[in-house]
Amino acid sequence: MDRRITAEFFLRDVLEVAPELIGKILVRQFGDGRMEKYRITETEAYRGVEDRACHASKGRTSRTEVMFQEGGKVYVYLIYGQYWLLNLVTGIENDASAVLIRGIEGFPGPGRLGRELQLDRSFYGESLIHSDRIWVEDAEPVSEVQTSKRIGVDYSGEWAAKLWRFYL
DNA sequence: CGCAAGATTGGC
DNA sequence: CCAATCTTGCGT
Repeated sequence: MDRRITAEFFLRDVLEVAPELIGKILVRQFGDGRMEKYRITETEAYRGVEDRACHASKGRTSRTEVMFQEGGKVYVYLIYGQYWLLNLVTGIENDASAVLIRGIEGFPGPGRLGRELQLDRSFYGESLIHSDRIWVEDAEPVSEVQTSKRIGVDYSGEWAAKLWRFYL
């Protein structure tokens, strides 16, 4: 039975998608044949060009390009020259939003999970709908999703106050 | 072309 | 508290 989440799930407002990803299963098929499944425990919403905490607020650049595309793709970027952070693009074309995956079961922290998943720049733009190495599978809805301010975006003024972090 | 800062982490 | 490590956006 194929439980892979379909395109429609991602073609919605990031504020709907981000909390619904909590409890869903992130699947990684590694190059050596090993497959691992991880429950998503923490996400954050980054909502388009208006959101000053969102990279897309700087406009359409080579780095943010994929966020302007149709939802259902991967946006990865290297932070502090060390950690690849995983984001899932949401919304219709030109709605430059994405969900940062901040935690999976056993690997809390966006940098730590990126390391576990062995992410690199080759994942930039990968389709979660068609990829044979990373995708998301459905799971029973979670009832106790908590919210808080997003982490590490104090530079973004009023946007830092948004309760756009979701976690178990 | 140079430079400062970064959606982080781990060690001292 | 602070270094690691390198890409990116922006100013000159």
